[in-house]
Amino acid sequence: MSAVNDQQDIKREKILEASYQRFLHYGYSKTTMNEIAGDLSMSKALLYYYFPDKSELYMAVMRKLASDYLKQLEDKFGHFTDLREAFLFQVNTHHEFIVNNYNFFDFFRLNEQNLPDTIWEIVGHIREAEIKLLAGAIQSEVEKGNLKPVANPIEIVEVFLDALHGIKVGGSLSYKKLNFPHKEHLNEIHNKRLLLIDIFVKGLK
Amino acid sequence: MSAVNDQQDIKREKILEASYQRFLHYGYSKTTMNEIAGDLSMSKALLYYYFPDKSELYMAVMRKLASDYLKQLEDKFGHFTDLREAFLFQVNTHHEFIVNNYNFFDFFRLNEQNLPDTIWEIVGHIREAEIKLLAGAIQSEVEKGNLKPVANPIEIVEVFLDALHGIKVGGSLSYKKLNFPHKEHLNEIHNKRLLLIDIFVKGLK
DNA sequence: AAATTGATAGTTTTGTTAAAAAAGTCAGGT
DNA sequence: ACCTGACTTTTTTAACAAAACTATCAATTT
Repeated sequence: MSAVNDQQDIKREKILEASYQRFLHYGYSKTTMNEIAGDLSMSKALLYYYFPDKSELYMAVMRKLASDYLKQLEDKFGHFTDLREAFLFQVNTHHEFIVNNYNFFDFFRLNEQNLPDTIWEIVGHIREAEIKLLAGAIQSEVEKGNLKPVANPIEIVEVFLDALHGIKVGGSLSYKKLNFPHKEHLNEIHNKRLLLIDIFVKGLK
Repeated sequence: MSAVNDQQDIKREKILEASYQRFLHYGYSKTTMNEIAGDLSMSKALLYYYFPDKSELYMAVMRKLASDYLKQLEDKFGHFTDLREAFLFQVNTHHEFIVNNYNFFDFFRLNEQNLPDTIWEIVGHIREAEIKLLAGAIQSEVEKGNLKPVANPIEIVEVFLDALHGIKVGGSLSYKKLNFPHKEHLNEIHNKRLLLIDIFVKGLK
């Protein structure tokens, strides 16, 4: 029985992998279930045997990505020598995550508003995990005596994450609003975020 | 000749005022030129005598709002006792500005993406003025010796404004993305921004 | 029984067209 | 120079059919 489930799990993994590639290269709406099935030389109906619908398939891929991303963070947290290092690692890891999977998030850019709630559950889950880790890092620094005691670490981390999220490519001319930044701007944004970290950390010390 | 132009200017003002009321109550797309003309008991054609088109009319109102807003800021800047006070005034004034004219910006929410470039010119102009004022405040504090010298005040102010802009209503559950925040959330956002100011200012000291 | 598929049903997107509404123009009047 | 009614052009809306795609299921294979 466990062997059977192993087989099933392997096939599910294969489907997730193929779907990921399609979504990454063509985005959500320009990927059809037929194409995914074709890539795997299986019938479309079989996809529906493993996953309830297209949206759930996308979410499953996304959950996997999110889980990998969070694992990266969790593995390193708890081993930092100061807060700046922790913030830096968070921002760098996040940057890498976005750069590597940029096209996968086409879905976000297209729908922009009114995305399915499941998406927001995942986003919310990532955010909560990040908050927990970063708040923990602050707490840890406080206990080590490197930081003066803080009333509400979580509140601070929330502001920190929002602030990071708000960093856009500037220059007033090209200051068009766009929830999801263009790929060419990611590096400039990243650099600005590093500056924000410096100011922020110094303000907390 | 100047009397004639005075008359013209008065009429232009009346048109701007009537348009402002319409845009504020019904938003851009649900306001028609006929209605504005009706409010003023004039023919639609006359509106086109004073303004080239609807979009330019909207921009003219917006420029007026922007100018009033900036005047508010400029009048007070230069008279602050510390940086925190300056930042606070900027954020409070901005908050008030958004709350008072909330519905006027329907235009932004509806079109979201691909707004006419003229809009971005105005937004960019406001932003540049804000940057100038805030960077000046930083410079002034440096000269007073209250702040240690800073490499690039403008860069810092840009990060500050972006960070403020990024503050959204949190709670992970209701963490849906929305460029333009809902009216009910404005106060919560404002409070978070006050916290950001505290951290930021302390980090610069 | 679990895994798989071809055929098919149901839904969303896309394209077409016509009518309605609104933007924008202009010749002519004060 | 200021103003308008009548007119033209453009944009929005609604309705509808065709196409593309999602999703289902009875039947078949392993």
